[in-house]
Amino acid sequence: MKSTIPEAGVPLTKIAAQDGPDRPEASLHDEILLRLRDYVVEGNIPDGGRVPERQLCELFGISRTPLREALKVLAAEGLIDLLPNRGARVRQLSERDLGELFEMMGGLESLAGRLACENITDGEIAEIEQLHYEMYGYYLHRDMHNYFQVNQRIHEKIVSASRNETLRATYANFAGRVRRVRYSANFARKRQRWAEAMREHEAILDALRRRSGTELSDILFHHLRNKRAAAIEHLAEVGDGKAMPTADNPSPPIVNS
Amino acid sequence: MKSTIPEAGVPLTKIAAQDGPDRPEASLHDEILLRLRDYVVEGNIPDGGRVPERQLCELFGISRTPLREALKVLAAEGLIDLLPNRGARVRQLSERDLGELFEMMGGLESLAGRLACENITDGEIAEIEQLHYEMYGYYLHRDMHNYFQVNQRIHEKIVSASRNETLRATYANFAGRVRRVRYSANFARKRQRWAEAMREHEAILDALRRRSGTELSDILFHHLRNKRAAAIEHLAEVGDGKAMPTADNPSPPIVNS
DNA sequence: CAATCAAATTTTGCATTCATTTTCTGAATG
DNA sequence: CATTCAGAAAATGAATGCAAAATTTGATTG
Repeated sequence: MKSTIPEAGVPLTKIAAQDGPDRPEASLHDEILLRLRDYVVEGNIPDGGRVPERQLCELFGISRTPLREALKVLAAEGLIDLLPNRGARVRQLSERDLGELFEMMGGLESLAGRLACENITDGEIAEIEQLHYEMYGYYLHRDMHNYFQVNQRIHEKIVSASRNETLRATYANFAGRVRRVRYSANFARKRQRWAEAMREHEAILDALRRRSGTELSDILFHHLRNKRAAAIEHLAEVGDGKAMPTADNPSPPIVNS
Repeated sequence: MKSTIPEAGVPLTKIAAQDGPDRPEASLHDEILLRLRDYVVEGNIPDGGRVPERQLCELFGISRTPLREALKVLAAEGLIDLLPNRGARVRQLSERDLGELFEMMGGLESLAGRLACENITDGEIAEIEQLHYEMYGYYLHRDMHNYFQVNQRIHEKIVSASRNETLRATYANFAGRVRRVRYSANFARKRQRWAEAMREHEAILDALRRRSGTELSDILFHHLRNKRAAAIEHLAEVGDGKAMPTADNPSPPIVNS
């Protein structure tokens, strides 16, 4: 589909456009959009914190115009809030927001699973099996980090197997929004939930092998619902006594979207 | 040369400055975003046609800055394409794009149906029943226009009943992207498909009454898949004489029958 | 007469400027 | 001592300016 759709993982090299190597000239706006999105997603600004327009301009070595364009886009994506005449703030996800986002992810994965069963090749299934066993190994070794990585890749592979670029891009968008929370939730993952997730993944693989779309759709949905429960539970635990260092105003902004 | 006095052109009355202490007031950017989106969705620019930055500035009575910001957002939404140094063009949906979009809508409605069954009130079900019978009336009278309107409202109500704002917004986004095509497909709707759709809606209502999430999810998915097939089929028919890059291809006349 | 190419014009992308609005500062007030 | 309020400083939102790129135009050439 199109290149302007949210996408992550792109080389971000130069700062000020020197005469540099003849790189396929991405517009400054696109470049800034990618870098700014990463900057926010990676947590360089605290939850609800102000996005320092001026500083970022200096950091990126650009003027305010392209930066502000990027801000508008990020706001449309739901990553930040734009308060009229009051600048941009990193969107603070309420428990409810988080629940909604996980529901969305569940719905999208559910859809992806259904479509994947119709389109996936034997080779792709084999790849996923491979990843599955790899993940199982990490599970046995209690290697949370690698488990999480492989887990992500499995889900991405299923989404890709749906052969629907729009779906893939949309999924990536939502995944980006919850990435930070998922990371932190991941570290606190309870042993029990972990085992449960592992069993769910067995069922996923099984349904995929049999190419049972309806079944896979259902499993994935509930799988995400469980992830959601775990993440929210974690957020509640962590978020309880914790006030963000520089987040001065905890009052939830009124947002659309 | 450029004498776009702010006062010239359109009044730009601010949107509903609701009461309240400091209600976020619609900035010029937001206003322009809404108007430009409508402008594009309503078909004022032909498919694949250039978005005349300068003219739109005059039309809206603003400078290029807020307009360009809006263009970036619309590009992120997938409504237009931004070609580097070559301006914006209205995105031309390929058959494949359209298929993907309908699949997405199907997935989203499927999700909405599942969630709606968990959250919908008896009152809301009654409202949908009301709409359903209203729609049935239009069906019997072959009133395509009103049928379509009520149909949309039913689907929107189900989505709203999911109690997931993120989902609702996302659904609205995708619905916007295919709106033009759906309208035209709608007019060519075959009698047979129409009857089929009506039966599907009966099933939808039935599942909703019994609050059978899994079932409703499934029905909605296939319902959308059928809509998709109809739309694509229509596009193929119409799209054959596809070379019509004429200046203005306004939205098809909507005729009450 | 068609094809090609160079200058003129327009358009695009980004920086800069300007008018408001908000926020910060601090002193006066009760 | 807390509150409020005027003024200063900084930010935001939008317009304008400017260089580079693309498109158009017109002339030239084979």
